Amino acid sequence: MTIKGKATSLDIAHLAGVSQPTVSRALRGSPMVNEETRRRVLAIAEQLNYKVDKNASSLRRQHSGTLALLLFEDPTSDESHINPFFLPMLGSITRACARHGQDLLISFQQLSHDWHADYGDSNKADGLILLGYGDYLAYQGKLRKLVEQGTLFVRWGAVLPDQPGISIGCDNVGGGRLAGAHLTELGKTRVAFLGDASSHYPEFHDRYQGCDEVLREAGHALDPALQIDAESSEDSGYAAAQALLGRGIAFDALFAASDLIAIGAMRALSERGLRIPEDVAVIGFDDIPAARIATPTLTTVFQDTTLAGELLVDTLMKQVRGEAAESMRLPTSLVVRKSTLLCSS
Amino acid sequence: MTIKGKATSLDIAHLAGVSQPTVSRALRGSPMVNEETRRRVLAIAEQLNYKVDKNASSLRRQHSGTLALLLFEDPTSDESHINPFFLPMLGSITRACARHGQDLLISFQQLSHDWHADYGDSNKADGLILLGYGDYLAYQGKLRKLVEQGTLFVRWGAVLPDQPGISIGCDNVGGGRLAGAHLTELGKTRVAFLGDASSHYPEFHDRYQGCDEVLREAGHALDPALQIDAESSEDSGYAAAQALLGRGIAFDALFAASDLIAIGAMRALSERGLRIPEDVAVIGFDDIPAARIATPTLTTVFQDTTLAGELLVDTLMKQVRGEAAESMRLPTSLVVRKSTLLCSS
DNA sequence: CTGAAAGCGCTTACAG
DNA sequence: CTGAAAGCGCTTACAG
Repeated sequence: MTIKGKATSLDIAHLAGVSQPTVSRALRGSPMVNEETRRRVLAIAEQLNYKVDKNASSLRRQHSGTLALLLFEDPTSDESHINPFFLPMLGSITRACARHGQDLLISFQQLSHDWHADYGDSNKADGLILLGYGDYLAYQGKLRKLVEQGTLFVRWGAVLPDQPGISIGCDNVGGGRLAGAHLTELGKTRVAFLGDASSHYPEFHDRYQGCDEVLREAGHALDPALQIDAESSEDSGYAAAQALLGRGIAFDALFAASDLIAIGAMRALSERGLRIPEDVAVIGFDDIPAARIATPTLTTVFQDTTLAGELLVDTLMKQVRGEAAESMRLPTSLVVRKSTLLCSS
Repeated sequence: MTIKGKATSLDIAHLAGVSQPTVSRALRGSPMVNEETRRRVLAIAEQLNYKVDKNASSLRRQHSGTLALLLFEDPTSDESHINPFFLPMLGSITRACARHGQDLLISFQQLSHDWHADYGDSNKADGLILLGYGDYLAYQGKLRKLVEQGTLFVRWGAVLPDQPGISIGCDNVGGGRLAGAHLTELGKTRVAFLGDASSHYPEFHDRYQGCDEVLREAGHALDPALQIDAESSEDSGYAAAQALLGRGIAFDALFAASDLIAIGAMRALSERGLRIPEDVAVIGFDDIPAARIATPTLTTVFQDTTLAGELLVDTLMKQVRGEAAESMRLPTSLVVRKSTLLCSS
């Protein structure tokens, strides 16, 4: 018997001398099938290189075994630049999906577009993973809509009290405190902050807050005149540092809301002839691979992206299975490198 | 009329007072449907937030509108490290898929695993995009199997004469020539090569060949004693450079088979007190973002990953539509930075 | 333990 | 231009 095209469960049924439903049961390991029948079916399936048709199966079962990852691009950034911070997260997410037996759809979206309608409703995916920074206030309405529609999702980002849906994020305030405490120990008192610290960017805002808290406790709060808006890119960090220098206000340390900002800023500082860390100590946030390559190597607040990816998937799968799930805040830690390594200390 | 759960085309049919097939036709823009009927159907569909069920549609049409991206991980490298070279390619591929109206499944695989069986047969994807370097000879058998099965695919990698299936790759020989010519112009005559130059790694092999060709023409061929195996990672590059230094053979330039290798090697050279480029000029390959961050900034051979991603998708889609498609070799260009910028030149 | 039947939600000949 | 019918390949009650 030759089979044209792909083998179906019916083909196997014929060859095994059983009904098609029995093939289906045997294949999915149902306990109500004779052990010998199962073996026979499995052998034939293997030989025919049979694979269950995903579409038919998903249609019948009314769920897809697929998760969708939506990665938001910064609309202002150059097309080809994805925040490298998300790369290991992406790796971790794909691996976690594989462990859960889920396929992963991936899509890049502009935060402003109509992504919120597309995935859940077409049954392409059972749940959504939302990744990427952006203007949170603009974002929030869409999250609310997802909740209304009954679309399951988790997002990576700041965990806020009144938030629609479930979020996994790092402890940004805690991370900011680590940075502030480290700079204080170094004897730095005039700390500048590079990054949008408004409520539109809650992650950056919390990092600012945390750092400010500690500095305040030490008696020298962050001077708002030393805060410059920047988004997470090298160019933006470079420009922000130049703007900062242009203000002509003295500072002896720089806390950047992300490593990319920090790396851009270090370039601007070096070009001005400032020594790092002697004149200005610099701390970033994220611990992307480039932090180890930069000159000087960059002290930064580490976020565990591997763990984050796993938790995103685990949490989403809980929801898919109808179990309770909740938002989580992950701890951060400080990685000290040469950009804050003073010889005197 | 309230509809429990998701709206189906039948729900719309009832509301619009037409048959369900007519709804289907109207939605997919069939020309054989009355303009007024179409408008009515579309309005209702929009109002109900209706989306065509992907599974049902794919099942019926016997293709999925989905492409699968298999990214091969280097088994020897640390879990969380994906070659950053592939990041912009990934971005470009997802965008190209969107333009073609295709969904993109993503999966990380070990080159050694049974990925070749899974995707095509289960109708999850209409075609495969294969990304990632690895031992080509081990790989080749699986490619042949894909061809036999009739699975459609394109891969990123060296374009070789006797190769199963279609490949898109850069002109590695040409890239090697650019590097060799540049070093020759600088007056360098003792060029070392870091990277596996065997036929197991055709990309690296071709880069070696191209460089060697030009040097030969200039009268000072690559000395095989100055070639050290390395795979594309910083640590491997660091170790290879140390091994090279350990050989005690003089060299005045270093061509690394990838930027990651080059960056690791520069670290080893600096630690030995060698000046770059005065003592040793260094050239990498790929032009990853880190090349601009390294100290000194790294001269390298640029591969157009954005174009590559687009061509991979375009070529695969041609195959899906049953059109002719063929392998392509993309041009490279040299990006000169400080690691080869001699004051004298 | 197994089979006959129904149905998931579409698309596409086939009639009219 | 539209509708009735069939069928894509599964899974899952329902009988036996």
